[in-house]
Amino acid sequence: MTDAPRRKRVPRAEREQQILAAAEEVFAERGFQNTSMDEVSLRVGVSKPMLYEYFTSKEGLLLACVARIRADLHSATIDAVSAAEPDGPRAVLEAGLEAYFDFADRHGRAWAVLLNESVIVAGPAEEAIEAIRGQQTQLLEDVIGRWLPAASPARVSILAHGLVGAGERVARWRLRDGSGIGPHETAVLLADAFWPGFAEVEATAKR
Amino acid sequence: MTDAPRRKRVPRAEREQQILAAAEEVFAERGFQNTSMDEVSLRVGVSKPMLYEYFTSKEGLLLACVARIRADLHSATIDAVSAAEPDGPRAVLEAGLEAYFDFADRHGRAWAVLLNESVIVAGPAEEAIEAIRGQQTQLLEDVIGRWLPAASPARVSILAHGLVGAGERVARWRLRDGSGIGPHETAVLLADAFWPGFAEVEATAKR
DNA sequence: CGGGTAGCTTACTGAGAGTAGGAAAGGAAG
DNA sequence: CTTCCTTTCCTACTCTCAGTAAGCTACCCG
Repeated sequence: MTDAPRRKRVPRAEREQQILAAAEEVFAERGFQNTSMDEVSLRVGVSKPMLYEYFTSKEGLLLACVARIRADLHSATIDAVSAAEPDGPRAVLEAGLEAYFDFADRHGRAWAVLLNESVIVAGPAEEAIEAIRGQQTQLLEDVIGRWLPAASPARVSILAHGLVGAGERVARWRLRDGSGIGPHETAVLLADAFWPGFAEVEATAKR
Repeated sequence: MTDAPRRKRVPRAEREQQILAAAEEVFAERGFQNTSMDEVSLRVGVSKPMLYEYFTSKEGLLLACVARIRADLHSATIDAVSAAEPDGPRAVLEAGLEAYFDFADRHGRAWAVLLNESVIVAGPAEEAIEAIRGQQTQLLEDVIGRWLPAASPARVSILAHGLVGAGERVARWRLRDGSGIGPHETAVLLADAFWPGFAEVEATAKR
């Protein structure tokens, strides 16, 4: 076996993707804290300074991972939601939740580490992560605001943040104890819990 | 100024409390990642090996902080909930939520770091933190199970976890953008969103 | 006034984040 | 093919910080 070209140069964009993939893997396995940059670099087959060249710091690397997976989630949700739009708001709610639980299922621990438990940090990284999470909530606030034009901004915000939080915790529970309830059933059950609350808000909208 | 007795020995239990207080402070200011044990020990006025003597590791120290603040929250919630018990389930829900938001207000960033964002780690510490969080959910599952004896375990779990998650995210939102909505109003708004869902579940309990 | 122990310290080791400074692959131009 | 330049990449460090070894000392009890 000609043991292959010893060193191959790879264009930046591609290398970045390789690094992100490896990092996501290791973060998911070990958690942020217990992941060493040496291990990531080893797994990519590249030396440590490259990681710093491309991502500036360990936190930067984490952040890039979070941004990428969030973006995937975001577009998966948008697809599901807009496909359900013609069937009315209740269907939208269910579809959105189902897309979320499905995504969590497919990404397993990576989802848990990168999207929830993740960080720890204070300072800029925390801000950045909250901002990325904000996209999700923003999307929801838009949708809810469209259904319930009479509701006060505070009500809309509370519904949106509450729903996001509920989704996160329920998904987490599924990952841990996740008795055999599928994404669809889970979505229906959670929608059952929330949906009448939306209607109620609508009915009592003027306080 | 007789600059006071140079060194005073302090019994273990008391020292532990001092350390926990200082650690909570620093974790809240800087986050777990950016806190050094040296800084904590400096702030207590004791040397680093003491921290390890009493708490075994940095994670151990974090864990002890989490356990303590969780215990406070737990008893505050129980007090509020049992006081509201005679007024019926809806009052219990509101009282519980209000106690939670109130607690979050009083503890500010410490609440955020220690009870939500915190974790970070994988392995035993993650388990331990999830277990502590589990008390909260367990409490809720008990209460909900008592109201809705006909609901399936999965429904009860989803309601409990969903409610916990909703509470966490809404509290977090209040901490950040927290437009002037007080704990009580917030609790009422969130209860509005959830309560009819509980009733609905009851009505359709047999699927 | 010895001893015993609980509380305490100084002074280290080792792991891992982050960096300095340079090598060399590969393409473009002569 | 040779020279030059850019981009990719590496070896070999520094420095901070979690965690430890090896005791010292204040205080209590006889």
